[in-house]
Amino acid sequence: MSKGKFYITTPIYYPSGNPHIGHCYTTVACDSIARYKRMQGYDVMFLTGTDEHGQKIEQNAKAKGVTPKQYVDEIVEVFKKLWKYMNIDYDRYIRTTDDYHVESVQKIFKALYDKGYIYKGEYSGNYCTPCESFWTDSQLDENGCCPECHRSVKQAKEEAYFMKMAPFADRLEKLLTETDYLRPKTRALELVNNFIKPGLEDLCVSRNSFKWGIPVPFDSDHVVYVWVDALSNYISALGYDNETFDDYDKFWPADVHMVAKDIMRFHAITWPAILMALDQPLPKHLAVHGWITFNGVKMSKSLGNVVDPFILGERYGADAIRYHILREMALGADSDFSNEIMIKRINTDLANGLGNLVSRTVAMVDKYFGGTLPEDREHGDFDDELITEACALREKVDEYIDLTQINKALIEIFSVVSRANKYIDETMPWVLGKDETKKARLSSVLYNLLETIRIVSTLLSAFMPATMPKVFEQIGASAEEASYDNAERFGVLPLNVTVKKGAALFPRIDIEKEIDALNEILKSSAPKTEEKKPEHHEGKKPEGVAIIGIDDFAKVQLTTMKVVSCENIKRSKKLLKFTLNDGTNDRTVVSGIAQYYKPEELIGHTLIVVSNLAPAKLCGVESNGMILSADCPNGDIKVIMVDDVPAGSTLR
RNA sequence: CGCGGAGUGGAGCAGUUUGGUAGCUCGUCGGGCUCAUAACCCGAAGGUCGUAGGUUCAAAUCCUGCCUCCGCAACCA
Repeated sequence: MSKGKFYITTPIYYPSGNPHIGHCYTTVACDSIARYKRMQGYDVMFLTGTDEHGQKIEQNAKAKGVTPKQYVDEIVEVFKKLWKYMNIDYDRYIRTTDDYHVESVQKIFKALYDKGYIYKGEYSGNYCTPCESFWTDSQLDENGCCPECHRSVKQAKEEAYFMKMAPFADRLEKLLTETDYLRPKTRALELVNNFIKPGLEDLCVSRNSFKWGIPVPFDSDHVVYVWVDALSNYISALGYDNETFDDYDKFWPADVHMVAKDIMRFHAITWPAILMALDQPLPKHLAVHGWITFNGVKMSKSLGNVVDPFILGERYGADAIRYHILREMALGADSDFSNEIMIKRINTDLANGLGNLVSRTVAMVDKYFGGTLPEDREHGDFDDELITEACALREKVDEYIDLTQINKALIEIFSVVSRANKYIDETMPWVLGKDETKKARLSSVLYNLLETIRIVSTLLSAFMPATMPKVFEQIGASAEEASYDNAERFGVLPLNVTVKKGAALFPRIDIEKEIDALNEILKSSAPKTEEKKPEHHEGKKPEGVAIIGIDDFAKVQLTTMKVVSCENIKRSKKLLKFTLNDGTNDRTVVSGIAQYYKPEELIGHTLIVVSNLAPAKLCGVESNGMILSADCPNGDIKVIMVDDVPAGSTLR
């Protein structure tokens, strides 16, 4: 019997590289919630997928000498393989290259146009003529040149379609501040102050500078740009404006969209605006989580700290990884992922706590009763407290799941595990076992433990779906007995239950050995470059760097200059303003190294400057050149100083 | 003065809405137990709750200033 519907989504990931632990987190979290709701009796739709269009994919494919479709096909397989490996039980997997999605997006685009929300305008940005490409500021290489060919870019305009955002500003502000759409709500003000109050910019919804996308239905020079294409997946996958599926009326609006904080803005503002424009209901909740950092630093392959979920899963099991990331990640906050934290967590909670509880309980049933409990019972001290806590657990977990606070749900569950371990010490079954007259009491104690384990593992089966069936087998619980409905009842297992001793559920890990081993693995797999950034479309640096000729190098004029003065630029944390002298003239240069140097540290030193760089304005200050500095492997930035070279020297 | 968040025992956090003996997890130290995956249970040490004032019988909690860190925006020529 269904309690109603429940629709939950992950973002559709951008397959410009292989999936990593960040993708894993969102997907595992959604999967756990979906499983839990299914267990509760909801009719669940859990959607994930991949966002496969865009310039970046087009380029990556070109670099590999394959078509964009071939390129994404290959990576999508890796995603699907990972989801299988992590026991992700999605109901539907959408690819934005699927026909039905293309159909929906074209109809949606047309509808928005017909309603007058989309108009034709001009997009301006950095344009590289040889590559025929526009680049955002953050895509430009370190010299502010085209990331593809490393030639200079110019400001240019192209025709593009835009969607009006202003009509939705008031409703969006209310959505963010007056409803509990955004979770955690603490970020609402940030969005309202930064984007809505200053006036929403219209959204660029088409491009004609690249081809790999869904054609605008009434203007074949254009393809639909990321937002309308990607965000629409949440409804096209249900059959909105297409004939392939027919679940829209049943499942929309979504109950939860879960995303990482880097795409919060698009889900908090852009997506609701599109839905408003279409006159469709808005999703109920947007759950925003932080990034998984590694030893405090954002993950990046160039830093050699990317965590490969396949490697971790291989060593500790998919469920242990699932548990760790679900337990560590609080809604909204970043969470640090280090090998040490992970192993400690697995040892403490899973091996010492739950695994050992099951092991010692089953072992005692075996040892004292040959594996089958006698039916005699004797109630005793401590029983009621344990039973009450165990029976109250389900309701607490229910509440936290509805608030998308999985970590808190897990904390509740494991506090019952602790309670059970304590109960063993309180009741001292090994003492009871030596006294023939205490058999009934001993039987009760062990039965209470089995029942508590049954309840705990039933509730945990949404989070660790591979391991919990093993627990049920060990404690002799049938599928029916280990059901959600029975998770708030005590006394479900038969009085004469038979247990079956099995292997350790979560073997204890030797921390030091493991950390050494993992470091070895990292070392051997680190040298690969390729920056990564989860589910994001902009801001990517190209893999590798093109080989240039001597002529290209000759274009760059490097000159030594002495720092005459240096000061912070107000209203900027990163910028320093320099006055530099090349022996005859002064010039002003701005450099983004304020976090690494104090102004006075640099005065008087001689630095190397790219002296023929086109001027640019930064925070209102015109900069004429660029100071060379080194990005050190540890993340530091060091300015190159050449104090023994006279100012005004030319480098070659 | 762009906007917002946070500073609590060694680490990570809760408590702040509705002032009233400062709590949890990990770590450390001591003890207990032996059913169990050297696991489990108990106890102890350790905090002037960023800082300076203010309100109050009473402030981690309310108010004001300052310092530091983080996020967003801006931006890293």
